[in-house]
Amino acid sequence: MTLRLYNTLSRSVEPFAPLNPPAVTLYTCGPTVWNYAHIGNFRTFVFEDVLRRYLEYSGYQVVHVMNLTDVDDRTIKAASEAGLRLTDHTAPFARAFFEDRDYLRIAPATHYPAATEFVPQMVALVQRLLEKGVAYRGEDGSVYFAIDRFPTYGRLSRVEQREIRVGARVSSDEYAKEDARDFVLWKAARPEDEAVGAAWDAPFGRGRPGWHLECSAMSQYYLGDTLDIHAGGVDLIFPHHEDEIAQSEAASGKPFARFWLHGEFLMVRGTKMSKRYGNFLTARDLKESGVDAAAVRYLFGQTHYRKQLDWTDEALLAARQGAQRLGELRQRLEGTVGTVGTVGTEGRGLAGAAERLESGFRAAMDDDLNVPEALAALMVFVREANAALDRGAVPEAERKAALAAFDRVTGVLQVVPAGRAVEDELDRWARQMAEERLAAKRARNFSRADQIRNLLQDKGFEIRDGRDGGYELRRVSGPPVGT
RNA sequence: GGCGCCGUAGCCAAGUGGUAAGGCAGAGGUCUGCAAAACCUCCAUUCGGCGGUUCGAAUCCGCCCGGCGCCUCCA
Repeated sequence: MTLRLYNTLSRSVEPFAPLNPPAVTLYTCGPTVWNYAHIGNFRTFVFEDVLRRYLEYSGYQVVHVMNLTDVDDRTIKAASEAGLRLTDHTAPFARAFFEDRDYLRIAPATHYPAATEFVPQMVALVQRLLEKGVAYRGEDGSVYFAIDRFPTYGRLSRVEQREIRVGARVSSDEYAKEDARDFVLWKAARPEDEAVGAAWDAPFGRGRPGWHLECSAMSQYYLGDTLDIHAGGVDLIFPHHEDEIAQSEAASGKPFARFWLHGEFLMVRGTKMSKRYGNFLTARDLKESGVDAAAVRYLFGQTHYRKQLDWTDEALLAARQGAQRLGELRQRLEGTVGTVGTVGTEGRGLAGAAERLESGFRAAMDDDLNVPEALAALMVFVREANAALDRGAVPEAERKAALAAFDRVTGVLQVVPAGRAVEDELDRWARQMAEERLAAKRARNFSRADQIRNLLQDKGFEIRDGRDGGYELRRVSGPPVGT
C-alpha cells in the first residue's frame, strides 16, 4: 500500500510519488501577517503539518516552504491605519504567527520567505513574462497577465472564465485591463503605498508585487520549476492557485505542481470562520483559556481535511476527553504509573495491539490522509492496550515496543497532551496534602481523607488510589505530580 | 448565472456496491472504604426524501428538500 492523495487537478485520488525520491518538495501558502491568524487559518496549517509529518514518517525527506505575505492590500491598509511602516506593522504579527505555530505543534517549515524580501525575484519573473509576451503594461501603469495567451488557464479551478454575474463580487480596476479576466502581476505605486514603504523600483515602473506573484517567485527560488505538492485552503483554488500556475508555467514552460491539495474550511454555526464575519477565534485565545493544542488537533483530526468542520465548544470538550485518554495511556506505557501483576502472567496481547495500531494507522493515512480513521485505530489501541495492562504486567520489551509504536503514530498526529516539566509551589502543596490524606486513609479516617480530596479537587488536582495502597496525584488534564 | 461540496445515533464523525468504524454524552456491571481512572456489556434493521439500476445500495443514476463554499489579494 502506498500513499494516495486527492489531487484537485484531476479531482481524484492518485498514487503519490515524488519526482526525485526520497526528496519531496512541498509548498504551502502561508498567512498574511496583517493581524493574528485565526484557528480557521490554522486548520489548514495543521492539515499541512500532518501531511508533512506523514511524508516524513513514510521515509521521505521533505523540503517545506511556507511564504509570509507581508505586502498586499490588507497589510498596507493596516500599517497605514496604525501609522507605521509596512514591515514595522507586519513583523510583530509574523512573530505571533510563529508563536501560534509552536503552540499548535506545527513543525517549522524549512523556509519562511517573506514577500518583501523577494522583490528582485518577483521583478525578474514579471520581466520574463513581459518578454514572453504573456504580460502587458496596462493604462494605469500596472502589469497584467493576459490569460488568453495561456490556453490551459482554468484547468485547476475549472472556471472557464471570470464572468461577472449576479452574486459575483466585482473588482474596480477592470478598465485598465485589456480583458476583464486578466489579473495583476505588478501594481503601480499609489501614494498610500509610498507612505508606508510598500513600493519598489522596477524596469516596468515603480510599484509592488501582486499576491499571486510571490508564491510563483519564491517557490521557484527554493524548490525549482516543478513542485511535488502545493497545498492551501480551498478558497485559494481560484483565483490564487490558478494564477500561480499561469505565471509559473508561462515562464518556465514546465508543469508547476504535480499535486494540488486543498483543505476545507473551519465553520462556525454554518458559516466559514473569517475576520470578515467577525466569528473567529485565535490560537492565543485558546492558549489563554488553557486548551492543550492536542485537543485542538484531535478535534481537527476527527473530520477529514476535505470536509467542512463546525467548531463548537461541545466538540472541543469531546476532543479534550479523547486526547486526555491518550495521555493517560501513554503514562501507563511509559511505566510511570503503576501496573499490578507479575511479569509473565496474563499481560499479553500488547504486541499484537501495537501491530494492529500501526498497520491500521498506515492504511488510514495512505488513503488520502484519513485522519479520522487513524484516530479510530488509535482509540481501539487505547482500549486494547489498557485491557492488556489491566490483565497484568507486561514484559519490559513488549511494553517499550508498544510505546514506540504509539509514539510514532502520535508523533505524526500530535494529539497527546503535553507534559509539564517543572513542579511549582502549588504542586508541592498538593503533594503534601496527598501525603496527609494517605496517612488519614491508613488510619481509616475516611472523612478526613475525603475532605482533603475535595480540597485538592477545588485547586484543580485529581487523586486516584492505586491497588497497591499508594496513590497518584495529578492536575486535571495534566501529568502526574507525584505518586 | 458558472464551478464545486455536504446531509449517517442525543452531539461529532468514518465508511463510495456485500449488509453501519471511532469519539463524546448516557445506562448497567467489575475494581475501590467511597471515588477517580481503566476494563466489560448495552446504545442506528438504518444512512435528508421519493423513484430507478442491481442478486445486493449509506455507497451508482435521476428528481426533490435542506445547508455550505468559490467566482474581489480570504486558509
